[in-house]
Amino acid sequence: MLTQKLYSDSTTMAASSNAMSPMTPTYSMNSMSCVSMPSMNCSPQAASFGSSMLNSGMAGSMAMNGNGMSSSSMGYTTIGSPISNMNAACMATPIGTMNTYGTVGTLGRGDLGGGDTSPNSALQRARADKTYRRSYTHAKPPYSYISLITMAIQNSPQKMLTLSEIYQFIMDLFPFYRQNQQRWQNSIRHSLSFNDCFVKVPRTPDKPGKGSFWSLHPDSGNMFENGCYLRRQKRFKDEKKEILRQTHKSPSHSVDNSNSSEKKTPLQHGDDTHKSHHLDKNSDGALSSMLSIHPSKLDVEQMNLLHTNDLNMHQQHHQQNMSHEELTAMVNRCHPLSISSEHQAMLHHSSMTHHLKQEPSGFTSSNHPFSINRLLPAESKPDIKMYTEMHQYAGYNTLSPLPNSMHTHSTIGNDYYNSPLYHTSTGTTSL
DNA sequence: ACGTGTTTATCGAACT
DNA sequence: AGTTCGATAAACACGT
Repeated sequence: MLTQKLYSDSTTMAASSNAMSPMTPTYSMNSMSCVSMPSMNCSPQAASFGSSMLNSGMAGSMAMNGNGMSSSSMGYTTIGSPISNMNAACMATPIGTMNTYGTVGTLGRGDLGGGDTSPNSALQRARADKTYRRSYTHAKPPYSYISLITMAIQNSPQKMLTLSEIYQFIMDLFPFYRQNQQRWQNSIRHSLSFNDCFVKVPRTPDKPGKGSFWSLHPDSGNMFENGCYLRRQKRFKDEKKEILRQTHKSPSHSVDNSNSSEKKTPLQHGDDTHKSHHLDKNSDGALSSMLSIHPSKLDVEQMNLLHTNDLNMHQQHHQQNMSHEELTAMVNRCHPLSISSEHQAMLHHSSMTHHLKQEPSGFTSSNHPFSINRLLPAESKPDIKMYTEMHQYAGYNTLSPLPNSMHTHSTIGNDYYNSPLYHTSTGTTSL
């Protein structure tokens, strides 16, 4: 409760200082509010700044690794305990963030992750300080949950993570999400289930545990085409799943009726907003031609096995009792980041012509101010390029080329809060 | 019991 | 104004 208040304070301050449009007067800073920010903040300055911060973050993460504090049990490396997270922040901060950005060092992760949730501790200390610059460490990052999940999965070596690993990635990267976990984790679960771009990968018998792995749908392409991880330009929709949903929803109706302009009951409307509108009007015609058999003839299992490479692979896996490594290798081969150039070109073309609007400012995935590449290690960073090469043998092209032991999200997360990215998103660049 | 996964519903903001 | 997307809440089922 009290920590919640603390967050409310900081987010409200961020909003007011930014002189932005009215904020929702609630606990959270709606990411939608942030989405509008790039247009006002996408400056080349921020871009170059972000890069330098990234490099410094790398130094911190390497130091962390030297201490052997990384976890090897997860799909990506995590620092683990809040204590070590704090250590990571302390190690990274002196290296990279010497305080152009005010009080991040004093009001940063330690206050968050360390469990000092006293309502007055951090805030009072800060307010007592005349030189206090509002801490926006608690503000909600301007990334949607879909973005965050995508970041996590793409940044994992095997391109798939368990739910808890996704949680951990997000908490490591953004201290904001160490609070009110029930709320946003519910949203994460909802996003995973609701969005077709996320594919559930069953556990293998040799890897028992709770929950499945989550991967990205191989056909989802690059949802964040321009590298901006704020809001997708078009929701990815697995058409076969959609057909299935429509079929089950109204078996007596053909698929073509899904976009009919019939009046809906209020109950239907609620459903409609999240179901039928997912149907891409441009692809309606394609839907009927995609299947040579009537959708109603397909049962759930058949559809699930049919409609993605991932799931086909899973079936193979179960039939042939493949090893987990073999399975993940297959997933990687079908992953958007590792699919053939022809397929990528096709996806790209499809995205540009049917799904995604053109990015007006011409940002690429590497230079967009809200690109994850500014938060996470990127291939273009010279000092980590060798790791890319080292790992090419593995047959996958990870978003972050670092080996497991090199990932240190705490430092990366620190990067975010210290980078102009964060401050542009919260309107603090001029502070 | 708890974590995970699915589904429905509602709301606000951005977009067309 | 209508549509689309994302956030949030909540109920429920299932597996560990």
